[in-house]
This record gives sequence, structure tokens and C-alpha cells, in this order.
Amino acid sequence: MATVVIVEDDGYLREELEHTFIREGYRAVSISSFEEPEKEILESEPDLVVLDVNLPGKSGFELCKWMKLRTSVPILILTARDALSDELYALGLGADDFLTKPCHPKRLTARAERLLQTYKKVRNLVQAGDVMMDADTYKVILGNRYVTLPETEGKILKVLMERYPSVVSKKEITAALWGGEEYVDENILQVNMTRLRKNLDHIGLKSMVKTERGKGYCLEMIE
Amino acid sequence: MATVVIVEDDGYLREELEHTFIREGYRAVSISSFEEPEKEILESEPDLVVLDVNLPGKSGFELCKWMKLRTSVPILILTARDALSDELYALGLGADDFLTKPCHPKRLTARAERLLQTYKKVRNLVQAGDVMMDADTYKVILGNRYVTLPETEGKILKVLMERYPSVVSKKEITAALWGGEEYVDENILQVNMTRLRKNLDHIGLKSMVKTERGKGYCLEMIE
DNA sequence: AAAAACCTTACAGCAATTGTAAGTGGTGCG
DNA sequence: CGCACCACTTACAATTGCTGTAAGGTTTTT
Repeated sequence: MATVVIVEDDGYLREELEHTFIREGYRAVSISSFEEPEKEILESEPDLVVLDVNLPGKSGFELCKWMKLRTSVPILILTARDALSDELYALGLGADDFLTKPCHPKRLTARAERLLQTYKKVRNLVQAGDVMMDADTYKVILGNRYVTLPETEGKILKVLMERYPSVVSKKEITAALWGGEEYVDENILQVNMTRLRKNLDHIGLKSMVKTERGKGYCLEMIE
Repeated sequence: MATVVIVEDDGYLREELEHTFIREGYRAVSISSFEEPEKEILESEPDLVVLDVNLPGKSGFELCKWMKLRTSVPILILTARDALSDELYALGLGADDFLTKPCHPKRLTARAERLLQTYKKVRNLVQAGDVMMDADTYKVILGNRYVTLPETEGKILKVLMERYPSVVSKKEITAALWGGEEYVDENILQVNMTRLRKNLDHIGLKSMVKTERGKGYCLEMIE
């Protein structure tokens, strides 16, 4: 059962949306507070996010931008204002669909279903900036080029991508890869870093992995 | 540069669509005859297909259905009739977006661009029925399960998927895999068929590869 | 200049993949 | 029936690629 997360501050409309999706067999979760919407959305593990534009605090556009930078969850924007400029802006931010209220429930759920279908194909994709990686096969994609990394290097990159753009300590990476149990030579991480960088170089991403001396590693998108 | 294939019989509108896309930096190709539209569309190697519903011969809906069965090219349906039922039907067939004429050029290109962006993530996907495969990594996906095949088996499956639902002779498969140059023991194909079947069994697709005695192999979708 | 942090290269064990070989199973025709 | 033909399966060995260890080099900081 797919989970649809609804971000809408108007209580009446929120309930209506919830019912619409539940009636069609989805699990519908609404955001209750708008203080840390990003956190709440992620914790609900959405397969799809339905986003209102006018929200208290952060606007829907900002949320959309934030989500698209780090996740590969499809986003459907719903708004009362029927303005082409809003639609163009939303699509430019990476929104997957844009509908205006009032919207026929059937249209909404059909569009939602379409997005879910499409994104089934890209599930398990980790994203950071323009770079994407299939977390199953460790195929890293940038534009129209790609490399398939070996498992160890892929896992390292996955950790870095999930935390992007933060710095991740060597200790954390080591723990994520080999489990913090016993002592593991720190060198092995460095060796794999070299290998990872060499492989990323094949698609022009050599300098994407950056060292923060004394702190750890992080990713940096170069333009 | 992305290629947009336009399927529209009205000459005036066709030109307008072409110009709209060319102005935005795409390569726009129009279908000239409607006798074998499928063939013409595929030969143009589209990154996106813009499809009118009312066409001489096959309807846009039929074309959409056909395309979605065998390819993973995004399809945008454009129609003059503003009917919710048409939209629901189109989306149900697998269409990726649905717009009504007249449509603002900016809206059209923004929607098109979004589809291209989304499908960048699923490029090089081969499809046959419900089964999909990443042709780079040989990751085979069915619903929410997957297996990653070794190269040789992946190549065999790719040939079979591309020809689905036709039968492909052993000779053709062998030629595609090892090049028709020298003589290759036919046994090697059979060995890999066994291996392929065993691996497909892991996601419940054991009986998907069918033997046509004396003719070759083909795929069969079981329900 | 010395210490600390990080990078690189070489090597060997291990696992996965691939083709060869040899034999088994099943189908259809005389 | 039984033989011929086609298809399937299992076992084995060569090869390749991945992984961690070791050892030494480079850069940065104090």
C-alpha cells in the first residue's frame, strides 16, 4: 500500500484530501505541525507528497525545492491560484505535477497513481544535487554518463549522498560499512576513497568527494 | 539535445508545435505518414512523444498503449476535447501527462522538460509487459522485487525483451551475444538459459522464458 | 623539522562469472 | 517400441574483478 503524505494547513481541505486517497486504497498521512515539516514528511516515509503552496512558515515551493535536493520522492503541487507563472516555477523546482483547486478527486488520484507508477521504476535511487545512484546496483548517473561502482565504494558514496551536503566523519562511514564492532584499520577506508575517486573520475566527478581535514568527508557539487 | 517526436495530423498545429519545441532548443521531428506510425516513431529515436488523440488510422490512445508496452519513452497526450474521462483513460494507459488544446507554449515545454528530467533517471530501461530491466546493470525489476543478472544472462534477456512477444531463434541470440563470426558451441547458450531461468526464479519469473521446440525462445507473461 | 592526517600503489586471497565437457531427460516419428 | 534429435542440467577449471593488508609517500599543521 502506497503512502501519500498531505501537506495542507486548511483543516477542511486536508480531511477531504485524506478521504479521497483513503477511498482509493492509499495510506494517507497528514502533517500536523508546520514547524519542522521536512522532518515530519521524511518520518512518514512517503511514496508521494501532495503539497499546498500557501503554508504557515515555509512555502510549498521551498519545501519542494528542499525535498527534490535530497530525495527522489514524487511531489504533486496543489494550489488555489490558477497562475501559469506558479506552474512554471513549480515545475522548474522539480515538482512532478501541478494541479489547481478545486480539483476533481478522480483527476487527483489518477495523476497521483501515474506518478507512483513512474517512480516505481526509479525506487531505491539516492540523490544529491545532479548526481543519482541506484542503491541496489551502485550505478552512479550524471547527465548521460554513468559508472557502476563495486559494492564497498558504492556504500561509501551512498552514506555521503544521504548526508549531503554535510560532512560525515571517518568513524561514521567506517561504522556504516563494517559495523562499529571490532577495530578496523582506518586505512581501508582511505584505500577505498582513492578507488572511489578514481571511478568517479570516469564520469568527470573526480573532485566531488572532498576531504575535510580532521573532520571527515563530504560531497561538493561543482558547476 | 533531446528529440521530441510530434504526432499530429493537422498541418498548421504541427508546425506550431515544431516551432515551439525548436525555439526551446529541442530537436523536433514530426511523423509524416500515419500508415505505420509505430515504426516511424521508433526510427526517430524519441526522448519524448507528443501525441494527438484524433488521428487518421490508429488513435492516439492505441499508439500510447502500444508504445508503453514495449518502450520506456515518456508520452504527453494533447487533445482538443476537454473531458475528464479522456484524461483518466489516457493516464490509465500509461500516458505521462495530458494537456488540452489550446495550450500555452510555455506550459507545454515546461511539462515536456519535466518528463525528460524524470525519464533521465530511467534511461536505458528495456521493458516487456510488467517486467523491466536496466540494460546497463542487468537489474531486472518486477513489482517490488528484483535480481541483478550477470552480463551474459542479461544480454540474452535483453534480446528476448526487445523482441517480445516474438520467438527469437538460437542462432540470432548466439549471434547477438558472441557475434556470428566463428562457430560457437550451441551448448553454451543452453547452459546460460538454465542459469537465466534459475536467476529469474528468484523473483518468481521462472516460467517466463519459454522454449519453442525447433524454433528458439520467447518470453511469456504469466498472470 | 617533526608529527599528524591523509593518499597511493602493490600484492595476495577470495568470490563470481564464464565457457567446456559430459551426461541426462523428453518428444516425435518410423 | 526404440532411435534420433533437441533441449536441459551438473560439474569443473580458467579467468576476472573485488577486497583487505601492508608499506611507503605526500600534504598540512604546529
